[in-house]
Amino acid sequence: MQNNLFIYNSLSKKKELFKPLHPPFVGLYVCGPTVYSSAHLGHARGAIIFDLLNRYLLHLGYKVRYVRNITDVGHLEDENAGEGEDRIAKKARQEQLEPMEVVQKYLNTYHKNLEQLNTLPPSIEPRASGHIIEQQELIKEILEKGFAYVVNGSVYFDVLKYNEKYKYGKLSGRILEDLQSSTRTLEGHDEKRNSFDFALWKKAAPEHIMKWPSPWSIGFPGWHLECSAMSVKYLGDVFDIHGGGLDLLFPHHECEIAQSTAAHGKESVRYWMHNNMITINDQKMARSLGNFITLDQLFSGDHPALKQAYSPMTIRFFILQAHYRSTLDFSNEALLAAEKGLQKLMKAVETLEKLKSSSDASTFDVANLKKKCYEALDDDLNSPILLSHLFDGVKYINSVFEGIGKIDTSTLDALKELYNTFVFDILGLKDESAGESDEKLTGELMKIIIELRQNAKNNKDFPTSDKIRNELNLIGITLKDRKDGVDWER
RNA sequence: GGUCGGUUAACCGAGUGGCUAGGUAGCGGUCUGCAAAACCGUUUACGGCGGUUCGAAUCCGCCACCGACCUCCA
Repeated sequence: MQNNLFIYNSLSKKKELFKPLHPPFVGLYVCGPTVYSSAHLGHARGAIIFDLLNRYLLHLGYKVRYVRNITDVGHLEDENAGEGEDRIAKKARQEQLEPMEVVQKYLNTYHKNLEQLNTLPPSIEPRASGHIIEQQELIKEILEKGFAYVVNGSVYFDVLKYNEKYKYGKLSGRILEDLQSSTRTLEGHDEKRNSFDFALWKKAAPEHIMKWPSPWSIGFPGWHLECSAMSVKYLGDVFDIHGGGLDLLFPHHECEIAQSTAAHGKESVRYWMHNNMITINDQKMARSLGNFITLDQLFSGDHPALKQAYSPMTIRFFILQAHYRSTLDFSNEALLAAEKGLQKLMKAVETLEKLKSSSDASTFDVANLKKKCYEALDDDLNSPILLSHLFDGVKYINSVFEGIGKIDTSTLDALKELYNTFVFDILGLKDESAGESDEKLTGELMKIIIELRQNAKNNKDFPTSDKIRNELNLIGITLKDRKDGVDWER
């Protein structure tokens, strides 16, 4: 199996040709959310970007095992200090729910939102709480290799010791001395030997809700541990791609590298990919900053910052219009522009189905367009360039429809295949035009109304024909007079 | 303070050492009874100052501003 896909590897900071370890199989691991509140626009970006990658790899013929974890335990509010409450436990207390109820509640909306956004589900969606044994086994391995120490029933990773044998900070470019001086100094008695050491296992306080027995104490695993344990379990000691948000690069992914390397003596991940953040007013959208807009709010328009509702496909298109390694700024104007752009694209795809080929030679080079589309994706998933090429084709499709351009049969077939492949299969866009059961009836009714309006027009009764058009407009139906008949849409 | 990244026209957003990115909005035209859609044409750019070069928005240096990470965050 051959491909020409170059992806930017955060580890080497270069675009590298993607060569899977065991073709045709590809192992893809992506960090999923901690499920203690609703998913927002930022979560959508990560999900959509790695969905694009997954879809493209599938299109290229790979058998992708796509693993995306769910963090449902062990994620503390103050990870560095190893203190503070577990996020999920806190929410559980606030909402008077079982921790697993909190998890289920937000996991359900996460799944619903991602389905609305037309992302393909991962092959495996492991949860941290379901892999306590695996995490404990990993801790044991790290302890045996001498890269961790036990204090009062908690286990910490010994970064200094690790750094002697392997280099710590490869991914983030961080240097230990810098960390030592810049990491916040902790008051009182810290169990850690160094401030940059991190917890592998934490002894639970008596009031702590989520806890498990272990050789060291009744407690719970550290946050970074789950990804190391679960990725290796499902994808093997060494696997192809690890993805996640740029904000996870340090410390989360750096710690993951340290854990896996310490345990297995080699690095697990061959390509690290990081998507950039969504910004709002030039600031990162984040739960902790309180400036986020949830996906449900976007879809319903129910948020003070929103001028209207935006459909899931509008959101998807908006995200695909920017390169995944750039920040993307949220605004109503940008979203509105995306909505219009998407409409234009989807309408052209519909138009394509109505096109009639002629015996004249085509005035457009589809093979060249196809080549450019692949080149765009191969260049580190450059979806904005891909879209710009697809819009070149849109212009041509419309010009043929208007009788300006010419198209022959083979070109028409090639163009249909190209748009089906790239728009639906790879970019994962879909037609959102509503309702099926009522659709037929509406179509029949519209036929009658259009005929009545035509009669009025024939009789030069324009007040009547205008009234029909305007009133239809009010209920969201737009009429369009074309050369050979009347189109309508809502 | 340390590390990294960004600054592109009205807005969003690609990209490249010399050739129109694209979408949205605007303007002029075709079409239309009018409008919408579509098509054709078109106006605003590459933060500032130097340098390298025949040529730089694109490479280098300095400066300014903005952001991310260094707690948790997709």
